[in-house]
Amino acid sequence: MPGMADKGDSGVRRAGTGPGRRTGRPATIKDVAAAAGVGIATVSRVFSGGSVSPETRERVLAAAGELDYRPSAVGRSLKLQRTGGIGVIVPDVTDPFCADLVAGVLDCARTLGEHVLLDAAHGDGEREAGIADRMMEQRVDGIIVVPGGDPAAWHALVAAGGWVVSVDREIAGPPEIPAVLIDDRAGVRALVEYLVGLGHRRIAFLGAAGPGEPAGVRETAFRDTLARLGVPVADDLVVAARPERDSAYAAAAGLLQRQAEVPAVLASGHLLGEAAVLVARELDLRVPADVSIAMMGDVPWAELCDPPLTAVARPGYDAGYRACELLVRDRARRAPGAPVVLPAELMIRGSCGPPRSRRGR
Amino acid sequence: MPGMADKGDSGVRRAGTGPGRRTGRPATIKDVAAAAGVGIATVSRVFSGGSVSPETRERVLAAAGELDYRPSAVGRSLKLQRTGGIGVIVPDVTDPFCADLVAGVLDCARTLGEHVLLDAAHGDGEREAGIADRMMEQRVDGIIVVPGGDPAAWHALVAAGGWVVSVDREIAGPPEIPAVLIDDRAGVRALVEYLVGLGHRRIAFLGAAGPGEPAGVRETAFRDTLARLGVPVADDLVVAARPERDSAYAAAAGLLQRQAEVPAVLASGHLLGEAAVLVARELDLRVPADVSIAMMGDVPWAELCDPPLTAVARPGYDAGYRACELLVRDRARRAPGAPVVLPAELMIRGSCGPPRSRRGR
DNA sequence: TAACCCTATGGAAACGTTTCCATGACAAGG
DNA sequence: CCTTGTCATGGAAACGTTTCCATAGGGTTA
Repeated sequence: MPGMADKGDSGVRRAGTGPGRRTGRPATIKDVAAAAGVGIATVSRVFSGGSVSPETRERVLAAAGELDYRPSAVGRSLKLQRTGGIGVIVPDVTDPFCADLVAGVLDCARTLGEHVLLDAAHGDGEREAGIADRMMEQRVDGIIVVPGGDPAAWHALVAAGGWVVSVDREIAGPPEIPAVLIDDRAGVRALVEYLVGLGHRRIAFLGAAGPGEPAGVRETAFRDTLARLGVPVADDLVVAARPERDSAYAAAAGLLQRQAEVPAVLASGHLLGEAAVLVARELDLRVPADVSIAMMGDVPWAELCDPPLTAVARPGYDAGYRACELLVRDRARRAPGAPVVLPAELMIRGSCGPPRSRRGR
Repeated sequence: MPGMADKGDSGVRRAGTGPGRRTGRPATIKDVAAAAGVGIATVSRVFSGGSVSPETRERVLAAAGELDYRPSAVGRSLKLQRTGGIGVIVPDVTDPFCADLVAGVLDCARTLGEHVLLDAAHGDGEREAGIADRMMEQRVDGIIVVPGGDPAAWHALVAAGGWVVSVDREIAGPPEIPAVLIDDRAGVRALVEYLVGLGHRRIAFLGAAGPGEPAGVRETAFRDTLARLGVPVADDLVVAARPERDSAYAAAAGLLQRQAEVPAVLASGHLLGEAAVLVARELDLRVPADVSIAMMGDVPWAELCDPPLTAVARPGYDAGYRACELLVRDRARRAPGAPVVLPAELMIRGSCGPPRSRRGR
């Protein structure tokens, strides 16, 4: 035989006693049964909580320890038709919001005894569908997704018996798909009201465009709030960028350069906010003296900025936790009902101030 | 029934032919075989790439489409004794380094056709071992871990036939466990040389302490480099914090308050760096005029700081990618060999300058 | 003492795959 | 015409569990 290992491995398996660690195939329930002199049913009962006489249980446990037996989840899953795994699909694990979300799912899953399969779709609908397909093949108990792709793909998936909870974005129905959302509408409204309260009447909106970006709700909230407050929307100050660093930067630069006087910028995402800060610094604009900046999505660096950035905190962790609960626990009651909406919180820091024209007064 | 959905959902199942989506148990290979009038072996061959006559393949595919059959990965895994899953255990998914690492693993896993199980141990050895145990039960093909727990637990796991690659920290051998490390030694050295080159001779070191923290190597590198450069180490300026925000903050505050004159701070982690920046601002110390700050671990906000923070970038993505390759691809050649060491890169920005006493000259 | 119940246990049948092996058809070569 | 080889195909045996059902033994009750 070529590639013969240098030691051990010769006897197919070292049977019997002694703390012999074998490196061969892991022990199966059959091995344990044989070693303990009982039937496999009894071993199974010991490990999955059936009723076994104390002494037998003892013997089985001893044998199992000897062989360091570990029940195979794949055998169990096959029999039980349930894996105890839940799939999570996010656009990008390194995005702070997504990372929070994953952390929330992880914590909740742990309390529910589930494990988590993770993948990132990077905003690519094809890829997202592929990942979901694979997860279905793995027979996950359900999927939590921040969707970016075709609603139809998700409808097909639930039609095929899959369970899905969407987070942060809704999948257009019907059928209704349970969702956990964040109240961006209220967040944007608070921000706009704050800026208007400071005296701003020309507010720029740095929005997100691109595949699967539901920028709509934030921009709509922006316009609506302005309208309600009787402040005209400066359409030339509403620009959109793809959710990448350079696109965000370009958009911010275009905005802040184009208008000699852009007194306030509302960035609809943290990437946009970052771009705005960078561009403002580049252009030697003082914040908030020359320009006020605020953004949707609180991130660690918002506090570290100088001045610290006013932002709307979006509870990613809670959203993930809640989505997981919804998926696993509330599955029994079938009707998805209205989406769960989590509040966003306005964190007022130092990056917004009265507009220049007013400061003089 | 309460909460009845407004449409659809009435017919329990449309049986038989037509594109009727059933919501019952997913179709099995047997169903497809029956529908196509062939044996299950043939269906299996169609899906796992055996040789089948074109027309039969056609028929099988049609039947499969009709039933929207999806091969069960758990059935396959059971037979194949291989799941195609790899486990990833990090201290905290929301930490930027860990998130990068996970992203790297994800990308590599995708190219290798593997999927990823993720969990977070939060620096708790018990928890880490529990997670690893569960992953072994899931029969993952291998585990990638940023270890914080007892080396013995990992040794037991590989003795039991598990495959492990550690990242960022080594698991003390023997047996050797393959590792992907980052050259923090060189990173710290570069940073110290830079600071000394600027004229600093009193450099504070904000280190990490706590369970599983291998702070040793960074602090050692710090002391060694200073020694090599003939600069005395100010022992009272070497402090340690647990890897949490408040502890980091306390340590930084203690350091910067205690010494009226602390000209330079080297933070051994981004949390410590953040704390230093915050404290410096609180104490109205100007950076870098009053105090120079630099840290290990580059994070998005380092560029956003004012001034932008000099830091050593640690390639988390690459480490994750490499670890995954090591785990899955290089498994054949058994000997782990020396750990893979990835270079760290010093990113010089604006947060360090000459010490006060020298600025005058 | 007989009838009975209760508990502990083991056998065996799934669960959904892959793959070895046998079978049958058919073509080519003697 | 018989032999041999090739190819497509199906049957059946794993893979490691859980769980239904049957059985045996011992204790309780009539």
